[in-house]
Amino acid sequence: MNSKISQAVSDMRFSLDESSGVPLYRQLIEQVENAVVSGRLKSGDRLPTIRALSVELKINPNTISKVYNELEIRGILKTQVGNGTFISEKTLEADKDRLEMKINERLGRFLREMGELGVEKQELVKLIEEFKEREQETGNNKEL
Amino acid sequence: MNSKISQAVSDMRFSLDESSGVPLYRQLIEQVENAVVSGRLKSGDRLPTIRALSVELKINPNTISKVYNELEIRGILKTQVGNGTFISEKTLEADKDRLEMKINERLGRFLREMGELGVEKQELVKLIEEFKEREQETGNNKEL
Amino acid sequence: MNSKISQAVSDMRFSLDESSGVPLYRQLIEQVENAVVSGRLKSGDRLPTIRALSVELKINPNTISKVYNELEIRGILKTQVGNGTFISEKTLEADKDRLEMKINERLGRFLREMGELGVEKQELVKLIEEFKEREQETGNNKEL
Amino acid sequence: MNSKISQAVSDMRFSLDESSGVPLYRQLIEQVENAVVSGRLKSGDRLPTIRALSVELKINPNTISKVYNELEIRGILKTQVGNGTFISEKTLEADKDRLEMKINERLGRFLREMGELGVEKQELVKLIEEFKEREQETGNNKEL
DNA sequence: GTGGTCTAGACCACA
DNA sequence: GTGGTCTAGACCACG
Repeated sequence: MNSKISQAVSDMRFSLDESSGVPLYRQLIEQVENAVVSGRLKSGDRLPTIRALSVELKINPNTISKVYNELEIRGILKTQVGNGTFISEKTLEADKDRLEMKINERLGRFLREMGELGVEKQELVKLIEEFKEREQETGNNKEL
Repeated sequence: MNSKISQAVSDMRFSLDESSGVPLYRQLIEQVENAVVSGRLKSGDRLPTIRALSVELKINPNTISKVYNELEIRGILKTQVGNGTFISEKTLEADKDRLEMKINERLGRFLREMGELGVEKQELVKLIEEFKEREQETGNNKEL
Repeated sequence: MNSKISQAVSDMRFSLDESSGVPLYRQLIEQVENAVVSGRLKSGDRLPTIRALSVELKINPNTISKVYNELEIRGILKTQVGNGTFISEKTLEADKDRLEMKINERLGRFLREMGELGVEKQELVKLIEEFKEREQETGNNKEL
Repeated sequence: MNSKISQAVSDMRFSLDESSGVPLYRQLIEQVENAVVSGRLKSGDRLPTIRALSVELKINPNTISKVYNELEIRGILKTQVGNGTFISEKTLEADKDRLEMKINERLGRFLREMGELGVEKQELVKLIEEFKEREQETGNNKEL
């Protein structure tokens, strides 16, 4: 019925942080959006099946389902029944703007919190430059 | 117990961001914790009364009550019925460590997300230095 | 997270004594703590749903919610929205100590009060051995 | 105006446990009642002045005032303005009954809680006999 | 005038 | 069908 050749599944890697308080489905939505908006995922790229992801991440399939549904509503994904879930085609201009907006908004919140914690910009820059990628181990960071 | 002399109410300033999705009570808890851990609030400092804060922030007194209760369970606040709510006495040593831990943890999350968005460290540093304090106006930022 | 299979609800039985002056939520917290610390409730055991308990005990769901929340802040319970409330995983070593501490503390208070009432240890032992389980009926003891 | 010779102040000793959750005024009422009902305080005995007690216990004079008021309402104390506060004259029969009732009620609650904590009567008796009077130090026990 | 307790109810988020 | 969030309001306990 649908003769499209399934493209190779993207090597999208998800990570869940249970200790962050952010709902799982929101974390996943964020990560897909971030990947799209930053260009790591492109139109036509295929995402893992719900079943596969639920096994990998050890979370309820309903949760993944919700993620894909919402992303489809937002126009970011397109589901082809029986074939898989793909990144839809979108204007890239919009993405660039959204990317900037997003970065700015996150940066703003982050700087405000660092301010609350008494970290000055200058000090912050130093911290960032020093920051080592040593597996952060906040506790529950499941990487796949 | 015999600290009858009510200390001047701290000039703690709270801000609520309704658009962030983070519950009000959690935002407030965070802000008190940040103020304590960074030294802006000290043992014995008095917090605003529940009623006063609820008027200022235009939210339900029960929400503030929940904040103060949770902070008391965590040992950060001490409540004196009929007198007010105060920062409890705690080892300050621990706070320094907790401050660093908190900064590190937030920094880690932030850098990870910036990475997802394709922002390199070098570029990030530039963004931070450029960042203007223009009232962020994400939409609903109530400042007091 | 992947503990989707809801365990059988524990057969935890609660009792409320309205005449004691102790707030309902505190009585319930005590009873859960006692059950955990004495080993009747174990890691992973599921507690009754808020709604079920509120019907059984004929008290407001918010009161139960407060109980579960406070126990979660203390690290005794773990909540899985949409799934239920469970005893969290904790070092069992600590529990044995805490059990002894708790027993000792209660015993101390009790003996002090009995002393105030002029009851000598020897007499007390006799009273305990004589004590009949005749439904204490202090007035409002709701058993379930 | 009142030519009564003030009797020597009773050597009543109060202790407050801030960590018990029981309101201060209630602890004090209890202790006076216990002393009366068990015969340590007798008709005509004089209690400390409000001012003296508030200094000794380092608590608000209003709290002591409330204690004495409530005990007067219950007919246990009698205030002689300008002279002091005294144990009033009461039928001793009633006291004996109340003493037994009180002991029984406390015993019942205590045994129920020990039951919850998994302590059998036999074990409990042993614990009581072993119990050492080593200054319990639950944390905040202010003895005078 | 403090905060505490409990109820009621509406609406939402999650799995 | 779970629990979470927030509001509203009544009444009480405390100092």
